[in-house]
Amino acid sequence: MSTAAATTPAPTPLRVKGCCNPVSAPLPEVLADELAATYKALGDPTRIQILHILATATEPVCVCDFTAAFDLGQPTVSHHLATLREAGIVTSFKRGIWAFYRLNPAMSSAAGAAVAQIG
Amino acid sequence: MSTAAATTPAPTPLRVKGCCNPVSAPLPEVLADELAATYKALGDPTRIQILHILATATEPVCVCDFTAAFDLGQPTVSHHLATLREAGIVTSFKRGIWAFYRLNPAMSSAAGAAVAQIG
DNA sequence: GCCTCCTATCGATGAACGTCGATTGAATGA
DNA sequence: TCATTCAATCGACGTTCATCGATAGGAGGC
Repeated sequence: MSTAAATTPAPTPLRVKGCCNPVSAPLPEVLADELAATYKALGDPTRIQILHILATATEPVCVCDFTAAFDLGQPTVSHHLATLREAGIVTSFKRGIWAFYRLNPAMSSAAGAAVAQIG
Repeated sequence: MSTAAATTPAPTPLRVKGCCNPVSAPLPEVLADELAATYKALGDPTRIQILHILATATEPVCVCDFTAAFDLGQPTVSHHLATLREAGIVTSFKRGIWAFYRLNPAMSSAAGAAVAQIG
């Protein structure tokens, strides 16, 4: 770098460009990550179907109902449910032998808006 | 039991299970795929930031503004913009040397609800 | 106590994704 | 015409994801 530019402050030396404009402040990184994580959890057709079932159900839904509804192995369904649970979109509890899932009433507003579209 | 039950034709012979209930009809596969594709396109922090910029901008935004805003290479930014464009969430046009992006006014309602959360 | 049933977890595999450097294509200005 | 600039595409690489089979953990029923 020849230190040359050192002397000249160069008011707007470059800037040949005629289009660049300032842009709004970015979202806080944590917020962008949270939104992206929420939408990533929604970015699978099977999980969309799971949420459709939950959004139209009046009671918690047993895992066995999901495994019966999809042409997928039981571990795969369990994995999708875990993904939604870790994203805070659904919650689960056990009753006897069975595990039940329902929509998380405390899900984020972004997730809520998405579920409203799905249901 | 007194075998008395023997005479009874076993009201629910099989179905040892006590939880499985019918489940709502699935979403049409095409619809589930479309929703999943939309949310998958939204499932990346950089693309969330891109949409935040577009949602808060009053005019179309030049690609050079995006490349300046992110600590990513130009091909990577171009790739993210292409992903959003192929998902129907943004549209682009060229003016002279520059390419501009804006929100697609015809985006799906699911995408619109998501952008409303981001903006 | 043992056996059965249901669900979660583990390990593996193939596909898809995010990122980069290099290149190409298009439009401008000298 | 030629050099310059901007953006899209290509090829490659490492990571993440969806799926499966096998296994483990837990709760009831006999």
